[in-house]
Amino acid sequence: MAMMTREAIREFFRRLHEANPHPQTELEYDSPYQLLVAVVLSAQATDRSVNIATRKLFAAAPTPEAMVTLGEEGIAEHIKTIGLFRNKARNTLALSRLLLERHGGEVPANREALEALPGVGRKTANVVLNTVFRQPVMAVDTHIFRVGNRTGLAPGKDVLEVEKRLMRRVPKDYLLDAHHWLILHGRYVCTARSPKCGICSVRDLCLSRDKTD
DNA sequence: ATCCCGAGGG
DNA sequence: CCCTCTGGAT
Repeated sequence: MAMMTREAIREFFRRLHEANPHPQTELEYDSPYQLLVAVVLSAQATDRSVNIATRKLFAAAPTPEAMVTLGEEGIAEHIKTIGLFRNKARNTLALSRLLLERHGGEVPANREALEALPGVGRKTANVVLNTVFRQPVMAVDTHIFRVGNRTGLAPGKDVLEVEKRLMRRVPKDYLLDAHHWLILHGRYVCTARSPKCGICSVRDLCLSRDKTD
């Protein structure tokens, strides 16, 4: 499969870094707990719609204690505008209970404990480890899977393969921020349907530049 | 492999 | 109408 050279990869991230020195998530939150819930809610949903829902949800229940009091139906009422809302309401409640029972209401800082929470898989755990605890891990979501494959940055048949390739090939000094750079690039430039190659700053490095399929 | 599932874009 | 959106559990 077609793959970028290491020199092209370094230049790719050098340009994204230059354009955006301190990339951040666009999800809104005021605590590690709120980020965790927001990421759980973000599955197959735009962060825009997640933020609209979490403004209401976190106003009513900013902590795991308050979330348990709010209850599944109360949670569902606030997040009805997000897809998969019944599963997400159930997981948010169960996850909050588990945090209180096992972790004193705090978000654990290791993968095993995070993935043991209902509704939290590898991708969500990696987002929390990277965004809250500043660990150099790659959470491969729909955007990063697409950008990795399309550009030749990190091709792979599934998300785990793309993640491993990114961990091996992204320069260490870029690894901490690479997650957010790739998300933002996928969201605003390298879009799923009609990639905006005309405004792309890394077009000359891309192995699929100007292709329409 | 299938289910969950609303909103926005084209 | 169809596709996509920071997936996870069964």
